[in-house]
Amino acid sequence: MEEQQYILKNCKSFEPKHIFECGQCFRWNEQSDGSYTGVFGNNVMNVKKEGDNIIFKGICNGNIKEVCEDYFDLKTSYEKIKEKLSNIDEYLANSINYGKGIRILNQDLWETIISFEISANNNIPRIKGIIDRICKKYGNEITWNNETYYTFPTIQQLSKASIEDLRNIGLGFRDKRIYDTTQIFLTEKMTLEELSSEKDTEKLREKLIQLPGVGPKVADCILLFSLKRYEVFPIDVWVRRVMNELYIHKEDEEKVSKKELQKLAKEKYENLAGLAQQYLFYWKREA
DNA sequence: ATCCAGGGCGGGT
DNA sequence: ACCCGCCCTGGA
Repeated sequence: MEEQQYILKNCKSFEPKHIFECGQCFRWNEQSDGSYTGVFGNNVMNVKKEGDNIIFKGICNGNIKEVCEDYFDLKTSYEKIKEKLSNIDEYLANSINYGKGIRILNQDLWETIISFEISANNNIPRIKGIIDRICKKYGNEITWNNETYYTFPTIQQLSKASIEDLRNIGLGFRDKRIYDTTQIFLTEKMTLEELSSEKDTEKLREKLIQLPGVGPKVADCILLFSLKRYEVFPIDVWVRRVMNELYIHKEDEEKVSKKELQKLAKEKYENLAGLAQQYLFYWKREA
């Protein structure tokens, strides 16, 4: 395939570092020039910011502009979102200023389900390593600029992995969860189509939680990062920490219940809680 | 060495 | 409904 290029001009809410390091994705890596290279779908792409321009370069199946508009959520006005959230309180305004270039990617559902099952009680470097090895072993090879990249395996491709294979890749106790989830989709006990066509967010969450390895937190990540539910508020240790510091002030943050946090997030951030979570998370982790 | 990292699960009250 | 211990692994 031919390399394509697309230049996005004057985009105020687009910082590669913010987008790729706010915790939503695992397959983008920083290059020596500060740009990021990653694989999504059957595309390999490099994203570089030069001044106010964003330069997308890579091999796409389809028109690169359309591919980028979809994946990078370019039709959504983050200016409006940020303005609305910034007015809620000073803390949020500060965190938004810190991560002003964040955008929520439109990620593949299957990849997101598996990736966040892997994230359970795990750290980011190890999650990335595991996913890399899975792609290398079960995905398709793509060559670009004399480098080899691998797509995320399809359901059929990943179904070739036994529990033992997965254990050897380093999945640990998550091996059976990934295997069982793959079998569920392979045998169509559940389908990606029925998930992406479900309109009711609560019903959707219930369906996701039926999957082995998907609990409340992982379900919320899938809802936010792939199914475009901006109102859900995934609570991990960092979010619990930052919410306690800003609003609750308990000595022991462990004692802050998830229920309490969900209620607070809904009251304060309403239908943009997921976006608020991203700005707060990124700020707390990086600053 | 012990602990922890972007939780989930199963078995208790 | 909450609560708790356990679960692989590897880096600090």
